[in-house]
Amino acid sequence: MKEAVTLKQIAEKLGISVTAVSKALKDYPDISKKTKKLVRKTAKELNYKPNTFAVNLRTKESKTIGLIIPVIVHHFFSNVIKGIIAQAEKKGYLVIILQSNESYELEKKQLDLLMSQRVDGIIISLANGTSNFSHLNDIIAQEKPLVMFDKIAKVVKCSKVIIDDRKAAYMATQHLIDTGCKRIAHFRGSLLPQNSIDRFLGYKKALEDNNMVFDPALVYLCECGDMSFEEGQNNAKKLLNDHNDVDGIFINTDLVAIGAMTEFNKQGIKIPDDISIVGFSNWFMASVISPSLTTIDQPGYQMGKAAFKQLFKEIKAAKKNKTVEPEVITLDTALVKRDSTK
Amino acid sequence: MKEAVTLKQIAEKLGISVTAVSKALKDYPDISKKTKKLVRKTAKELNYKPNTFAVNLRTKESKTIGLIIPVIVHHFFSNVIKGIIAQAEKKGYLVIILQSNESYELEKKQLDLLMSQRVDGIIISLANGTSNFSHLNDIIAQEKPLVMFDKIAKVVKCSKVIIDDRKAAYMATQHLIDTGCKRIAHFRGSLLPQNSIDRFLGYKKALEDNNMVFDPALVYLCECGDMSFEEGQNNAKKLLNDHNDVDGIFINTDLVAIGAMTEFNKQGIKIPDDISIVGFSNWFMASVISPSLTTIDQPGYQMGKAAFKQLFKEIKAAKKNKTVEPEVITLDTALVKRDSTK
DNA sequence: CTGAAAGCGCTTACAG
DNA sequence: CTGAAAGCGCTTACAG
Repeated sequence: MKEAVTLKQIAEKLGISVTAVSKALKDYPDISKKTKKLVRKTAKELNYKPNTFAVNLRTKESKTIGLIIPVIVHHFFSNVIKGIIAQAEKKGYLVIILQSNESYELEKKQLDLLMSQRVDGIIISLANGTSNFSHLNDIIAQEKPLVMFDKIAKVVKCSKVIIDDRKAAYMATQHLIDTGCKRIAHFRGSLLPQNSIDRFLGYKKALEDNNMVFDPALVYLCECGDMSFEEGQNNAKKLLNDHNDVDGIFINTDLVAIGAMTEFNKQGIKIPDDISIVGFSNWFMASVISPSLTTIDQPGYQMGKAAFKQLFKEIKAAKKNKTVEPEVITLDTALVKRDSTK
Repeated sequence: MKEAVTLKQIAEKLGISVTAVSKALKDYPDISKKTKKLVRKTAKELNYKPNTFAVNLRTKESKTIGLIIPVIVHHFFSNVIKGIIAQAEKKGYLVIILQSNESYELEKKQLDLLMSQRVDGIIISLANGTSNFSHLNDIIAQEKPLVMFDKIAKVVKCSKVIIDDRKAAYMATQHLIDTGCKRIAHFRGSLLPQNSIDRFLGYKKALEDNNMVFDPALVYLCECGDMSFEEGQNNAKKLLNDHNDVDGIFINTDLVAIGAMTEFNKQGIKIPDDISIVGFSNWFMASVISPSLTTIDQPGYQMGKAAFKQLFKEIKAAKKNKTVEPEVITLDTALVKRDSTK
């Protein structure tokens, strides 16, 4: 690798001090215009780039943040990533991305890695496997800015960017009820993540508020752990076997919903005539399959932006040794009505 | 933010020199076992983490690489990202990701940003808007390891990880011919990227080798610039209007193919009876829609892994001031036969 | 086996 | 307006 140009080289070339060069480039008021002009010209000619390693060491900040995400290959998360990166770039921050693969052990290791790297702050969406939060509390104890989004832990005292999963699920279920469904099933995710729990609770509450019987047998867990297309197919098969009186399903994730719809289509079950379906997330495929899928719009890009904005606020505060009260930012969701419901 | 523990603090606590502490932690042979044990114990107790900023400044490497990608929210690219991150993590490298949004200007700026950040190497897939390559040649001139993948520039002298687009497109087209198609159209991407060109050439060659007429009117450009679902719908509509004798289409990308299929389904055109379709990339939705889509499998995850491996090789060589002959790594593709062809 | 010292490339308080 | 000097936290050649 070629050796990079340093302040010293510019200083020697111009016969002035390193101090003067440094100050000139940073536009300090106590440097003459003439010197500034000269220094800038020379720096440009030599293609001078400040050595970030040295700058970081002095300023104790890296202008870099870390992002830990359960899975990258996922429309919602890749939208969040895009939002975070876009916002970070605006503020001159770079983003290091790690994937926890839904594993608690990996998540812990990666958090450690980011701390070693001395990123200025961390944004994280928890792995499904995470039920112990001491690794997160450690970060907070070290006063490193930390923002959680989507898959959060309510008990951890840091800022969070979420949607109101319970309310959204309530809306989805209410829509099924409003369009005439009498017996409504729910495909929920795995047991742990807070948002699966909240969506389940929203579903249950909607039934209760409408004086409908809540039947635990109609709640299908995601056994394999990842919310996949196959999961939707399998649950749809089981449902047809065990409860063919069901006329509506609220499904945790569009991908699973599409899996289920594929199975229903295959078996000649008519959507929405025989069964109405509401998904969750508003993946673009939802508008595209046949019939198009009624779903809850989950604003991934906005969540990414909001998460970085909050982190940035906290990084600035931390620089001044101020602490910020953790904020919970709840973004709006909307029901997108399409053809999978009446 | 809490102040981090330094070597000096450990040294003072133990009443030995900073040098001894540093060497003990790095397991230098000239330190007594007793001292090493003591130092390690203390470091652990104090939760010592080396200050990367200082280490980077001394060692002149950051153990960080940069990745510039046209779009993140895209199944192929997010798979590549996953492959790169996984492989990088194995070797102790972190990955900074930037999105060029298919813009040449942004790509240039971001390359500059990564150079300023002094990443150890860069992996890039070019924006569609990039037709001038001086920003890439600058990187190479500075002897910074650089690997391109998928959307590459043939004239830039650096290592590349690609598939044989021409061969794959040939395979796809040959399959249409073998299954009885007589008049075969092609939906190609935008004009510029090398892989659109190569896929087009493969298509053309297959026709010629089979003594079929190549009709430029049957080649549909992607006007809007992004290869989208709507693009597929629009081109399908046009095709039905202008050339309803076409009985096979080779489509540049699965997403576009699925758009086209949706349009054909809507208009009552039977796939594959009226029109056979072959896509490109083997997005998981290809196996899931109805009818399932015959396509070319493009190994994104593998490409990511291979790209990092090559970059790692070049980073190691650069450290020893050796130069590496650029390598072109071509990964295998395969035709995945499904129900959209006979 | 141990440690004093130089140096990586910056920034900035201080003196002039 | 300018510059000498200290220091950020490491690593490592060198001396003992």
